[in-house]
Amino acid sequence: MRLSTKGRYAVTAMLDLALNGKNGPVTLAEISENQGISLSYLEQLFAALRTKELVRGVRGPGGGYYLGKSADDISIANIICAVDEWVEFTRCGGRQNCSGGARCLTHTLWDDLSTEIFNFLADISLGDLVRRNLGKKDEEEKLTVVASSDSQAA
Amino acid sequence: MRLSTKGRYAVTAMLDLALNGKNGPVTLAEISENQGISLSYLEQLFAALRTKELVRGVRGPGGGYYLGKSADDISIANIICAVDEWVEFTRCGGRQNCSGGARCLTHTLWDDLSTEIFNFLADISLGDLVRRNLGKKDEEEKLTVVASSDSQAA
DNA sequence: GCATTTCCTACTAAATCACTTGGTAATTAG
DNA sequence: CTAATTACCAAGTGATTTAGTAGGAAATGC
Repeated sequence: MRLSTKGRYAVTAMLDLALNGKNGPVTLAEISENQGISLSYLEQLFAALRTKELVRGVRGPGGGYYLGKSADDISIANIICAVDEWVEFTRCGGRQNCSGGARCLTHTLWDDLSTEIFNFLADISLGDLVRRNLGKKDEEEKLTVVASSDSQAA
Repeated sequence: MRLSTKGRYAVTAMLDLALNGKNGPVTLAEISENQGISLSYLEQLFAALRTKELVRGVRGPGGGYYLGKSADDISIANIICAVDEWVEFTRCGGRQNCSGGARCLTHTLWDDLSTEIFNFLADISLGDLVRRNLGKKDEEEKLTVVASSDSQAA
């Protein structure tokens, strides 16, 4: 598992999209403005998110980005993996002379931990985060959550 | 929270130390050999670990490193924070014009998530990891023994 | 005294980060 | 159709981080 600032930018941008994309697409320019991330960096991140089908782009005036699926079906792990290109940590998955030695033992331990971290993040969806915050901000605004708005009828 | 390869190296090295340091100190040369990490890089990592008192160095022949405290009192979060120098993610902790806007909302969400990840890693100790693996190893050995006796019987 | 080992500083090639620049392709408003 | 808007794409860049070298100095055991 790799959790860098790049992953944080991606999660932040996806949160922005989940919050503001209820009625109509959100432009990268808006996200750039809202979150203080450069437009071109967002483009790079969204290129990765697009290939993993976590977002869907619409060109032309009035265009922008939609979530690729329901916010409940997008986990934090999905987002981070999309932009951080999950690398294999230990190249000794039981093979080679590494098995049995001290290195492989610690590698196994690390792999187990890494899997746990991944599972933890895979269990948290964008929808979860948004709803959790809505609970806190309940009385200020009633921002209805995305899940209903996958009626992106063209 | 920041989980980089640097943090992984540190956790791996600390695991090695926890596993092999039961009777006497472990030299960085040994860890370097076991884990395939360069000696000088280990020195840098252990300099950080030392200032956080997660390890204790003993100079001279027969010297090396001990854990700074019990393996049960060292969390994964402790280790990662020691080498990765936990940076503040969002500079708008309720202050400035950021509060209320879309940026601050997503920042709050991210901060909550970040705290959760930290708590998750703070709940896992070196001792936990080691015991977990020892449990597995015992089972494997038992299975191996059973298997071989089976094959003998057959 | 000598070998060992931690401890310390400076340096470096390679990678990554976050961004800039300069486009092209699709779509809509007029 | 034209012009504006937006996603899409590629090359390059300074700053930082990564992982490692190199060359020591200080403490300690024999």
